[in-house]
Amino acid sequence: MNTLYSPSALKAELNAKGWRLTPQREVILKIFQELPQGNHLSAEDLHEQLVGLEQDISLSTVYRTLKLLARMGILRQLELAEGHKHYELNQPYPNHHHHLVCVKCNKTIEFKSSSILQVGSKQAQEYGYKLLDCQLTIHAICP
Amino acid sequence: MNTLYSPSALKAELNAKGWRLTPQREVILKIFQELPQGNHLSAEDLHEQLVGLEQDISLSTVYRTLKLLARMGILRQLELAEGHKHYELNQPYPNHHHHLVCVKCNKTIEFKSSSILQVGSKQAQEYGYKLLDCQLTIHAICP
DNA sequence: TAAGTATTGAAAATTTATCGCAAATAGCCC
DNA sequence: GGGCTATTTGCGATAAATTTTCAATACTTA
Ligand SMILES: [Mn+2]
Ligand SMILES: [Mn+2]
Ligand SMILES: [Zn+2]
Ligand SMILES: [Zn+2]
Repeated sequence: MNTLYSPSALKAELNAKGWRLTPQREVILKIFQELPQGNHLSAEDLHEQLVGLEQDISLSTVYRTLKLLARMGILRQLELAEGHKHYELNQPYPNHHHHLVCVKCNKTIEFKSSSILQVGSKQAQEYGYKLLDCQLTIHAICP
Repeated sequence: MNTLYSPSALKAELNAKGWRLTPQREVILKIFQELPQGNHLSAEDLHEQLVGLEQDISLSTVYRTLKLLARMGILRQLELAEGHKHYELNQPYPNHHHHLVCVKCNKTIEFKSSSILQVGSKQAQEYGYKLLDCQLTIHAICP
């Protein structure tokens, strides 16, 4: 569980940009923080999970919040399956990781690699880009 | 220019799976083979290019063909921009490469890295997955 | 060349995500 | 706490990308 962002830390970061902490945003972040490592949620997944918790948050707000948190660097947007995005906490080193995905059944395995992180920062630096995230996605077929 | 798949090689590979070589499929592959290195086409891009060449191929067929060629491993599907996919030839080593993408303006730089290819094949092997493609995508902001 | 099946084009449908707007509410000052 | 104001929400409408349906067409193979 990632405890980087307590509700008050989230509030501070939001308010610094003129945005507001709402119960919806707090609950959504909490769900990602309590999500077992290796799980990834789509907007629909998240919305269903909220309905299950009797948290009534509209699908529009789910989409808006996912986009906001990803742009703030709190969540990471992943392309693990066809047709929709998945999200997870954007964890810094040493929890930063990559994904091995089966293109047939979408089964996904996470793995860490400091050398990839090195390649990523070296390339960004070489072209003067400011690094935000680097993801190695391995498309493969599971046994 | 990639000459791995001549029309007859494409035909052989299609027929082996009970599929057929059509003029549409042949033309679409040719466009990718003649595309300058570093260019990436969306379905709409490709369709416009076909109209320019007075090749009358429906948008449905463009989508169907892109999906088919990608599943055959002939094309590579890339997530370089929000909202739509891009495609390029899936070139083996030593032309295999990765992408540094500006999330603000979508400017994309290609780079090669044999160490990433090594990480990719090692991970796939470790879990018994059959490797299809591995792509490092670096999200960053250009200067 | 004829039979049989895969493929195509065109339009409709589906899926994913965004938008407009009125009502609700967080942050702020008193 | 009570009001002020800009932000956020929920809802329905809308947009954009991709897929599907189906009748007509065209590959393959024998
Ligand atoms: Mn993950
Ligand atoms: Mn490329
Ligand atoms: Zn699988
Ligand atoms: Zn840029």
